[in-house]
Amino acid sequence: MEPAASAPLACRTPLTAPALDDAEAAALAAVLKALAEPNRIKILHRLASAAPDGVCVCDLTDPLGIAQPSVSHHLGVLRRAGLVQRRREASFAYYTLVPGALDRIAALLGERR
Amino acid sequence: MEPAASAPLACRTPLTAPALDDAEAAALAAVLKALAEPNRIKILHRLASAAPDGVCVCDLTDPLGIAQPSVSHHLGVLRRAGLVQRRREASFAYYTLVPGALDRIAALLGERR
DNA sequence: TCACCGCATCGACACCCATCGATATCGACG
DNA sequence: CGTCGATATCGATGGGTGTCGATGCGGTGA
Repeated sequence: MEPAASAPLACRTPLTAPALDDAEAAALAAVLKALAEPNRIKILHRLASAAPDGVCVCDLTDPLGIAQPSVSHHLGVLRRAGLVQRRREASFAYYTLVPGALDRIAALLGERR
Repeated sequence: MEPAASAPLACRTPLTAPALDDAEAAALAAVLKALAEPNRIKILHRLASAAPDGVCVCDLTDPLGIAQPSVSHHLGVLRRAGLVQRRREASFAYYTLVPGALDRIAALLGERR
């Protein structure tokens, strides 16, 4: 894959933009990958329409219909993606949305018009 | 998992919203899943900053650094997700963004504030 | 102090998916 | 009509991930 061939040539694109950085594409994909799961979308939706002091894990298990370890797993994914944050209190863990996180992603998507 | 236990009870959330429909969450997740891949993000970015008559597959293969079947695969995923459209001309295939598709997703994400 | 509860982690398992080479299809061109 | 070039599809393969039960950890309350 180095002899440079003879250039296929037939269709060509002006190629205005510099192709988008590898790391940038990977980073955006990583956040979107965290979003691209039905249960995680439900979690975010619930966090968005919940009290500002957050929701604890036990209140998510029943509505989602999955086991508690799975809920913890999804919350961990969302947290590592910077979409939610955890506040520990006693033996409980209250999760809240990271303010503006979803908006930043939405802006990135709409930006490329 | 049916004796209804005795209600764990300890933390409770007001629970304002009706939990977001299953099908709705799955649909949104499906579109986001199509987006959540570095090469597909690069493809969309290139399509966004390309001539309005579209880009053919051969012009995507080299910049992405993956084999042609893989490019076709990614384009198929994006097409089935309703994000891009194909225009066949001779033996070439010109891909373009579906107008407003990304904006609709961005709006859905920003909506849940 | 001890039993219980909320949550996270671990190990296993099943499934999905990105990638590739090989091959099929389809149109252009000689 | 046969060849070639551009795409799509197929089958195989390796890595990633959602799910669960079991277990560990820390804090509460009797």
